[in-house]
Amino acid sequence: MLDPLSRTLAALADPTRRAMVLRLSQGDATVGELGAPFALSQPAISKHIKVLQVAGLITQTRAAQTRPCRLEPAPLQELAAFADHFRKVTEGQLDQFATYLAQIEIAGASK
Amino acid sequence: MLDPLSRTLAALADPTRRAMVLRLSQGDATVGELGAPFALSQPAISKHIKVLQVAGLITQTRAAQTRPCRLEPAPLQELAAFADHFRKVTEGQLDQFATYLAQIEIAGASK
DNA sequence: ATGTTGTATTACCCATGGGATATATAGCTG
DNA sequence: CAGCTATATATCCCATGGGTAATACAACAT
Repeated sequence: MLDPLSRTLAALADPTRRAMVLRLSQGDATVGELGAPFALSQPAISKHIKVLQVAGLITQTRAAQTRPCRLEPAPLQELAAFADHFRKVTEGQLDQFATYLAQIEIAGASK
Repeated sequence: MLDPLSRTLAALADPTRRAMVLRLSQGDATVGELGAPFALSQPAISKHIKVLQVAGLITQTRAAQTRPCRLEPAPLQELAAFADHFRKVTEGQLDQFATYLAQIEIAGASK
């Protein structure tokens, strides 16, 4: 059993599943609706949805024969926090680079 | 050949590689330094690093026998942008960028 | 020239992942 | 009830992924 962040990342590492998640970011959708855009067999769609559900990225309810899916924000927030860490770090690097550039400008300003 | 975001996500879906990337966010490190914390064979470490390099997350230079690795910010920024999209959505700010992204993902979902 | 250190490559094993087809289940509708 | 729709499960296939040990290579040191 992998840690949650690994599960989230692995689940999102597939373009089909990312497209599904993006679709769900605009509102709930049934399994059939989620699978419609893809040239995949119905079991393949169900498998992808299962992966998303096991990763905690979506939850499913029942409505008649259909199983509407809803996006769960928590794992994506964890992912955002992870990515944000690097944003801070690289912004720091950019700041250092900016400072470096500024110093060069200042040093060369007495030309 | 997989799209860049899929490669980034797949590369980061492994705890060992995430730890390496986090280590690199504090500064450059050699292959040996990156592998030291793990009870893994040396080829396993090299493989992980290769995955990170192919995903564009790191670049390597040569210094004597050693190959210092440096974190490349671009893929992580792309990842942050992806995660950020959902932050906006869960905050309730629906925008056309969602549709745009979704269409791109669906169109390119042929892995 | 030889050895030593750091890293990459090769060859192999086993588990998992994404796909397919076929079949089963659940719930509606006539 | 029978039949239809939506989805899930079973089974199988093949490719990839993570691990290993053995080996090769590259650069420095003696």
